[in-house]
Amino acid sequence: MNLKVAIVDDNTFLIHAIKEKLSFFEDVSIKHTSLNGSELLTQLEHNHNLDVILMDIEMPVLDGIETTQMVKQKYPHIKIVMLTAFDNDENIFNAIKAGADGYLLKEINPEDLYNGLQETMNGGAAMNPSIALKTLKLLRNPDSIKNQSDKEEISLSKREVEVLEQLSKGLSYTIIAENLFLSPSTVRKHIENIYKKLQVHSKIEAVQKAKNHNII
Amino acid sequence: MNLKVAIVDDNTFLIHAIKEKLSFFEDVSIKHTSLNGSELLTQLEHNHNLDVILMDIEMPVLDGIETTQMVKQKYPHIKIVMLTAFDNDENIFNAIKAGADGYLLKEINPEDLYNGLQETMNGGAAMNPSIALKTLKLLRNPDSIKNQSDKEEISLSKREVEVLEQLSKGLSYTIIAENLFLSPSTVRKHIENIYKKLQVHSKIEAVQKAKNHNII
DNA sequence: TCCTAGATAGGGCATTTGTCGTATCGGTTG
DNA sequence: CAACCGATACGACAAATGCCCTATCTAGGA
Repeated sequence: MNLKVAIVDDNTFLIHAIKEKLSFFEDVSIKHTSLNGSELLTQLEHNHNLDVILMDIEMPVLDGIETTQMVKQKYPHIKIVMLTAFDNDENIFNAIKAGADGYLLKEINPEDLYNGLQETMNGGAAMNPSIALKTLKLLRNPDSIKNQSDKEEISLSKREVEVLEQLSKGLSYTIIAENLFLSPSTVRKHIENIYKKLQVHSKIEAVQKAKNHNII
Repeated sequence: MNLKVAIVDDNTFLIHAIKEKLSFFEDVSIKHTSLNGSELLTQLEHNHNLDVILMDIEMPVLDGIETTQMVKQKYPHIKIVMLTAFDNDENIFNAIKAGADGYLLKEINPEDLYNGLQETMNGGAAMNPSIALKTLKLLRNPDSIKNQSDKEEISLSKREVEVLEQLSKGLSYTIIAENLFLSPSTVRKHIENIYKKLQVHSKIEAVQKAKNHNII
């Protein structure tokens, strides 16, 4: 099995170091490297035949957290392992929330990096022990996690929230209309407006976004 | 450095197996073993000069979760690593809540077990990758913790989980097909099968149910 | 008072989805 | 070996969805 890997890091020297570490392993091939998130996204549009992306966090233009979120949204099949110098709680938690499949530190040795990639492909999560401990602490104490996701204010009307609530249960337009004593046309219109406000294009996306913003 | 270890397991045969695994390493010494929690607590009253306790979960009299809680309360300096056969979400989460410093599976090989102990002593958390992934999912979706009321076993194939993951992002059949290098027909068929297994009839319901069961 | 936002309602249309079929191939297991 | 499951793939069709248009009525803010 050949592991198709991409590396994203704004430091060319570090990209080189990672390449070197992985060069020991024949079944790993570096498909491409990028200096920031938007460069990666462009490359993915051409070719998303990838297994794992090794992603730095601190990067100009589009940082590793946002990039992870966007890549996971469009290409959920690609595993993303954060590979960064810093391991503060905020970064770790945001990376996990963004959908990261693992979190390693740059000081890692070649074998552990390789094992991490393998474990990730086998449906596990690559994590070094100190990171693992931090995730345990986060789980023990969920209050320490503050949601910063609502940076843009989203204001739905009362009626729209009601409709969204019904949407989230998986009900169809006609059923929602019955429940709220409305015409199906009205429900459709409400949903159109909701989509515009949330900037989404489907039920699932709307519900997901609404949940992230604590609207429902 | 000599690692002082205790083993708690109601199965004497398994205690022996763990001892055997650790016998390869000279700097590990098994200080004592117990068949259940209360036996351990009695022993700790006589001697709590211990580094790590390897703790089973399923035990009579006083199970591993409760015991962990009590030991951590009285002797917070002693590290506790769960060593159990089962890795269901409930056990993992409860063990973490109780204060466990790690969570390993009994099938582990000697080296990994030894490394786990070392990492734990170095201020990390011992965890195998599949457990690590489960903790990540729990962090992403804390609601799935409370919602373990209906514990009917749902077994989706690896491929089905992949498809479900893509579904959860709001992607259409055709996009999913592109991402996974499949024909749209195949994606449809997978989704049909997923719906049957989950007993649902729409994307949203499927995603909701999968999240509640910590599948995605 | 005028204007805007929200709630209501309808029509139309291309696309997607959910649900039926059927079928082949490879591996596992009894 | 047979039976079964999972992964693959195609066709058909009704229903649902997403998105565009227009329109009326009401309440509240500029």
